[in-house]
Amino acid sequence: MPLNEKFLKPYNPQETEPRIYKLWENSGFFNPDNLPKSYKLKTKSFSIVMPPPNATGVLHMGHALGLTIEDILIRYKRMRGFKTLWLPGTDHAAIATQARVEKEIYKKEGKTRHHLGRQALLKRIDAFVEENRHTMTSQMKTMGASCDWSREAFTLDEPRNLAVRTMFKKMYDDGLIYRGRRIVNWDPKGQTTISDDEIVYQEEKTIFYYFKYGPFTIGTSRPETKFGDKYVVMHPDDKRYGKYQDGQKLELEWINGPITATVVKDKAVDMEFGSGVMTITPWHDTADFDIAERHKLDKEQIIDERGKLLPIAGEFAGMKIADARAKVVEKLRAKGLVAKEEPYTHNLATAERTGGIIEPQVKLQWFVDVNKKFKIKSSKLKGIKSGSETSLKEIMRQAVASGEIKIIPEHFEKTYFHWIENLRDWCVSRQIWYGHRIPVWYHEPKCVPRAGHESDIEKCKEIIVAGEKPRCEFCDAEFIQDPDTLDTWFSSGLWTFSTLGWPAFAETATAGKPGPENDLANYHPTDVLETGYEILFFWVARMILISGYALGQIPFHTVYLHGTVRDAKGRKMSKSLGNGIDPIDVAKKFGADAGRMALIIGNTPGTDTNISEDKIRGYKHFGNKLWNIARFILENTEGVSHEENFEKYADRDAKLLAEAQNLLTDVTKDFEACRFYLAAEKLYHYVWHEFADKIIEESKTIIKSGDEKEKSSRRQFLLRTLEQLLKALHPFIPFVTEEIWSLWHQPTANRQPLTAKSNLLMIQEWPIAGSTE
RNA sequence: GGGCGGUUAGCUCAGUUGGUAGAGCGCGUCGUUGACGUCGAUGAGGUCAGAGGUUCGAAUCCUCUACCGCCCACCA
Repeated sequence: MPLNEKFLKPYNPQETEPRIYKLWENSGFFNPDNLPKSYKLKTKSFSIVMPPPNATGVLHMGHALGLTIEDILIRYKRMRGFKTLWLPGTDHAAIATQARVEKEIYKKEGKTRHHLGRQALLKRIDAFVEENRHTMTSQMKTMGASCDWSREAFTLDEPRNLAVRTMFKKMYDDGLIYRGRRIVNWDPKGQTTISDDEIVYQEEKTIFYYFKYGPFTIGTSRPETKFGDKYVVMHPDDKRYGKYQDGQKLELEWINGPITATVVKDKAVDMEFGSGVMTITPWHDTADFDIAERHKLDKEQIIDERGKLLPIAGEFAGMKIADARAKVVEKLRAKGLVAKEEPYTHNLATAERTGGIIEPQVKLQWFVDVNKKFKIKSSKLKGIKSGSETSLKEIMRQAVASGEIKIIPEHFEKTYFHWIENLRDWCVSRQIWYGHRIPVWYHEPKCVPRAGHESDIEKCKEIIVAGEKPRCEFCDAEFIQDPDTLDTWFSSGLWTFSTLGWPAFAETATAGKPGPENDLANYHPTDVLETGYEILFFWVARMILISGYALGQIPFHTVYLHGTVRDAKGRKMSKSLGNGIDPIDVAKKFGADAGRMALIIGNTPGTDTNISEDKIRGYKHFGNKLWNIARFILENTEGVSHEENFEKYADRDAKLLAEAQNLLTDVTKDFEACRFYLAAEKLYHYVWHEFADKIIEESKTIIKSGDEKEKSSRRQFLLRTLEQLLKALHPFIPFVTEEIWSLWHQPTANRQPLTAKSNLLMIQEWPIAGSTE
């Protein structure tokens, strides 16, 4: 059999891709500890920790793009001889997942989480997540992801939980985590607090009311919150109200009868807006809360956690706020207190996950203090010395400002700094059940010391931060764990090192030694973090914060931000539009290689990209083109062995060879600069329009009628260039290149393997040597 | 309100440090039984949003304008 008969048919990705993936997986080479001795291993490592996709469903095109970029980097670096680790994982995505399962249970069984109870709900969620994780893992394999499955992690598994508990305690002990009564974003629908970043604003057309409030006219868009308003605030410089003194008391008629109001002067009031006078509702408004804090004013809760009015509302108590608004206005109107109404448009805060309308509430929550100065024990961060005084905000700023972390594309650095400047303390507690439970225990009931310990009451701790349930030394009371869980981004913030053996091996990890227990020394800081620009703040910044604080290290050197994948017309892919493309369907229809190529070409970092089936089809054709190029070359070089050090090239071939080397050098530079879109396009263009259209065309004549020297020179050129192109294309289209490689190097009657060390293409040496990194 | 992008061929987009505009798809014409019809050859098509400036030279740098998009923000 002269040529493998597979070449007689068009390339078949559906048959090939799963088979090739198994070949790779069975080789063990995804695990850097298993790379063969023949492999010219550098001592330097290269590592990426995969951004864990949410375990809420299936992978979409955005994941496919991320995975492709990461796999390109990993395969490239592996071929360059780095000890290359790509560590995969999934995210428990606390709120999103719990909301999803709760919704499903409610739909099917009409039960809420309160019917089920904590343990039962968690069991249901675990089952749901387990199934999704399995699906997602197999999808990643379909896409060709060459990650080390032996190190797979989950943000909520035992090692990650240990990391989270340890970190929480460390930050608490350092005074960087505190419990405080602060105004938070309360989602009445999800019954939880959410972070600022989880809010989406929706434009709402409403009415802006002016009410008579004693001698003043106050403006508000929320009459239903005004029951407890007993402070009237104006700017200290506002001449219109100069005759009123700060602290002055006034008797006036209000919603439910006469009240005593107090004048407060504060610069937060905008003299230009409304009447320049407002009353405040500190319990339910951030700005009002701040004013109340500054002047040490009373704060009263008006609305409960379910969005209903409390007894302070008098006759309106128990009413939903949405219903109360009109009623309150009606009553004020009847009392002759409505001065004016005008149409008004503002932004309504809603919860991203549940769609609930945010009602700010004052609550006891756990916060990470981003401004507090502390002494960092050991720091390798540029510009922050061990033992120096710094703050979490400063760590975040400095890591990027010093150039130690580079963000691609660069202009996102500006966005990053802008965000840090406006950053406030990070509320990390969530009132949901799914997630890392806050490792805090409360002494309840209060300590009643056993006989003989009465004098120890002073030493008894009411709050203990610990992983395990503590015991009181002096009495028999139980400690009760805080019912809340942690913001999912807290555990995500530890991801680059909780996956590499922190804290279990933090002290013992040794660089240069193989094995997961040494990963922290071998692979941290990681090299590249590849993710979507939309989670720059949520996640990237938090990783920099936590890694900088706990390890005194940056979590990664380079941040590569990809854009959103949209449909052919530039619309977001969504279920309601029905315009989504499923990466698994793509693999089935066109092959994963085609999908990868289509996602990469024309896609610059930080910019959204449009994709259509037409585009993907085009790259399926490319795979087939390459297949046929290989077929032609192998058919026409039967019995010819590829001499790696062939020197007797004809002039024409020497020139072509130099051109090919230039291209490969150029492409290598693009790889180093993360310009994958350019590298792929250049290779595509060369393969199709130079190598195939021109070089192979003219080779037909040479092979048919050239002299012996010309023929052998051309044959060597073709073999050599094919080999190099397969290598250079492998990171982009790993399946078809590997398949061609394996067919080529299968020993047959007429063909010997390329070299004795022939093995999988994925661990061959990159065609361009030398130090370009 | 603040910040950040974008505006290049019919469509979707590249254009890395300034050196007389590129790709894919689509379109026109022609061709080809053995690498490939998932093909080949060839062609049409752009005052690079507009104005001004810097420069020997600008799609690329600077300023302004217009339109589009995204992010952030406690104007009650």
